[in-house]
Amino acid sequence: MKKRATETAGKDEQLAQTSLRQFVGYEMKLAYLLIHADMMRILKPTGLRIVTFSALGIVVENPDISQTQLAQALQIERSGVVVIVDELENADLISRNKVEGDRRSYALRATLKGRNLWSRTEKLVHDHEDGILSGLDRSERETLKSLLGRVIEDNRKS
Amino acid sequence: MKKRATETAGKDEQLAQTSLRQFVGYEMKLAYLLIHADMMRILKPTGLRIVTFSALGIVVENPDISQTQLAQALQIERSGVVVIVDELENADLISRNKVEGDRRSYALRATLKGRNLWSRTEKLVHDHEDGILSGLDRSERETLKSLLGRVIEDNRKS
DNA sequence: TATTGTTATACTCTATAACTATA
DNA sequence: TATAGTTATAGAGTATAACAATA
Repeated sequence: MKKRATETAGKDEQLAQTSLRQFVGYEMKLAYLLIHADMMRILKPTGLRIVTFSALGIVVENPDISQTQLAQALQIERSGVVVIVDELENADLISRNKVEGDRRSYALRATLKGRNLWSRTEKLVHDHEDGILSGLDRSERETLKSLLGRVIEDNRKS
Repeated sequence: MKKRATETAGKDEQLAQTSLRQFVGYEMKLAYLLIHADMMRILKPTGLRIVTFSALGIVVENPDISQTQLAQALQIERSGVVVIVDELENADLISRNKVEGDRRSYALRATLKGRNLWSRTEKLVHDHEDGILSGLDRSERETLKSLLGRVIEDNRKS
């Protein structure tokens, strides 16, 4: 009978995971989970969640965007955008504005408070990324970003 | 009054997303979501979910692993492992075996069927990754994998 | 007392479908 | 008819807490 992993490796040691670590997708998931957890930690004092942070950025960058467009940008359903916009509007970070010529839709705009919070949070997130990527030099960070960008473009709408 | 993004960009165009695309974390998420969706598509005919695929690989690689150890490897709670192991056991891919000396725990082992399915699925996933990474040459793929690995190691248990 | 596996429960996130008011 | 926003509901996926058996 083979020894089980516990006995061989001891209690605190890592298990072999070559079977999964051979895949880029698995490493992508691990890296993403690390970033995700640290982002939640960083965003906590701002009152934003990751998805409301993202939505706020898109609204700041695209004034008078509609909720349907915001849904496309966030890659979620329109119904999900409602609570996100509610949350940002209740915090006085964005506003739903009437559109002349189409009374069905809203034009979303960031408030001054929203733009200010975005600017401050943008810096926080840069600090978070500096921490996560502290083991890579500037050129390596750019390479990582560029490779990820190409993977995204290559697989977009294909 | 500024023109809204719709009017400026037209209906089918992408919105500006520089605010988010500046962050490596956002690109990591986009890339991860692409891979995740394609993985689900690839795994569908095998009957495995991503998490049961991962669990199967770990059990194949670590015979006689316990459920608690599997939970650590998968980075989920022990309670969540129960249904995963149930699923794999019901499909006759792994078995719960008695451990001499500790009647509380199980020694998990992949069945022959489980090892065979793992081998076949491993190939499917390699094909999936070849597709996702088709825009990168061999050296670029290795660079991406290496950079992701370093990010993971740098941030592990810190 | 501590640990393994288990169950029950709750919470988060998101999708689906049906509705309303407009177009 | 089609579209924008909304609501209600359901489904994954996972965490938390309590429990029985065993150490």
